[in-house]
Amino acid sequence: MFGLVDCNNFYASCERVFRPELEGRPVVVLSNNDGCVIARSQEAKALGLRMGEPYFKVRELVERHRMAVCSSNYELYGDMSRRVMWYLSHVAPTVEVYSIDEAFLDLAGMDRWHDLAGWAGEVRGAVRQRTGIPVCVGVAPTKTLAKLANRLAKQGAHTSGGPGVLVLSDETERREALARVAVEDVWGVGYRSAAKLHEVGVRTAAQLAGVGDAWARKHLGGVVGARLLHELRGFSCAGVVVEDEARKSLACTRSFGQPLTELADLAGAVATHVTRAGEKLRRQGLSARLLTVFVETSKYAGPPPPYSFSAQLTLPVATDDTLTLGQAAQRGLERIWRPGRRYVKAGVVLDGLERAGAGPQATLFGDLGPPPERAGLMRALDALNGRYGTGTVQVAAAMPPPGQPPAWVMRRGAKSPAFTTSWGELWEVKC
DNA sequence: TCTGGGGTCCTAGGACCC
DNA sequence: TCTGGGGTCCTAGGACCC
Repeated sequence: MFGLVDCNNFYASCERVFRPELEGRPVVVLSNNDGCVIARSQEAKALGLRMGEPYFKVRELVERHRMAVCSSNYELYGDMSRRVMWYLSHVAPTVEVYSIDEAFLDLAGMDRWHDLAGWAGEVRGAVRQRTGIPVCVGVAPTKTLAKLANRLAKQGAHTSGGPGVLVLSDETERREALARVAVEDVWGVGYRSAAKLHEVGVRTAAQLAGVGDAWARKHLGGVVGARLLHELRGFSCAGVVVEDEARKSLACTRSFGQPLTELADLAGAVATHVTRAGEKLRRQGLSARLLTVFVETSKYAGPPPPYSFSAQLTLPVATDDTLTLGQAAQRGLERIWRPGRRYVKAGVVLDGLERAGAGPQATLFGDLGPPPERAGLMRALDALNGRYGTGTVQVAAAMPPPGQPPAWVMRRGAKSPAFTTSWGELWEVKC
């Protein structure tokens, strides 16, 4: 059996933990640049606010109902997430941190010793008590069914174990659950697949489980579709994977606060992203061999597409050196930049990740990575920025002209303090 | 006027290798 | 005229997830 623990309205719930005055009020959390709605409290959902909606389109609705608006505060959410996951890692033998707000638990064999519904209810209560975050728990024989059970639990369905918990332990429960979920709400069915399914009259998860394997292979992405069907029928095709360090890629991308046209400004933004990417690499003990730099014009501002331009560079050896990565990124940027375009976003993606520290490797033509002393420089850089704050020491390319704010900085009008991760912003309790 | 960021997996064709 | 079988790597794009 698998358990899926999923935090309710996670970002909005995080904001509420330290701002209890938001309890009972509709709360909205915005993406970077205060661009889109990315989280809503239950009250905000009930008022018809939709996920992913651009803020400028719903501002009127938000103000009319006096909703509380928060710019996203990823330091806070990341820290709250770690607290939840740390607790979960003590209640199940294997835990897969699937995203910032949910985790799969491997419950193999546990149903012999536990009343799973009662157990899940206790886990739910303990997470709330220890972290302040409300969660729901779905339990079922496959991951896909656990997701589905969780969704129903969020809507109020439950068996024993109390509200917020749904266990699908037998065939009857499985069938009933499938019949109650719309096909577009099944994990793995996106809007394109949903459209195809609607065309052939498939509306519910139960009907999806009944379509032919051949049809699924043809129209739902080959083996991906076939696996999906199996999982819905109760045959597990995917185990819980312990968060492996073998991540495949790593990206740092941002939209700008305003469109940029000048190469120098874009170069500054790209250098900033490379700096962050380098820090991430070193923190995780990885090196990258492939670097992609991309810039985008607006995909909404009418013709002409294309709006995305990228260059991929293969480095002679895998590296975690910010300066080496930065030089490659600048070369790539010069290749794709064109005058007269209004760019709204830039980013750096690193692929071909390897464990760092295997030592420098010579290539056929004698290319080595950066000189050995460079590793010391990077360590010093990380130490200074860790101690005195991000951006204390930067590469010159990532800095704006003296006396000017960076042209690419993003908007964050309503950010809450880093209550749990910054000494200067700790929560104060007055007695 | 204003539309996020970071991932995964899969497919398919071409170049190239033995 | 008849032209194998099994790989890897790279690029690009599609679909999906939170």
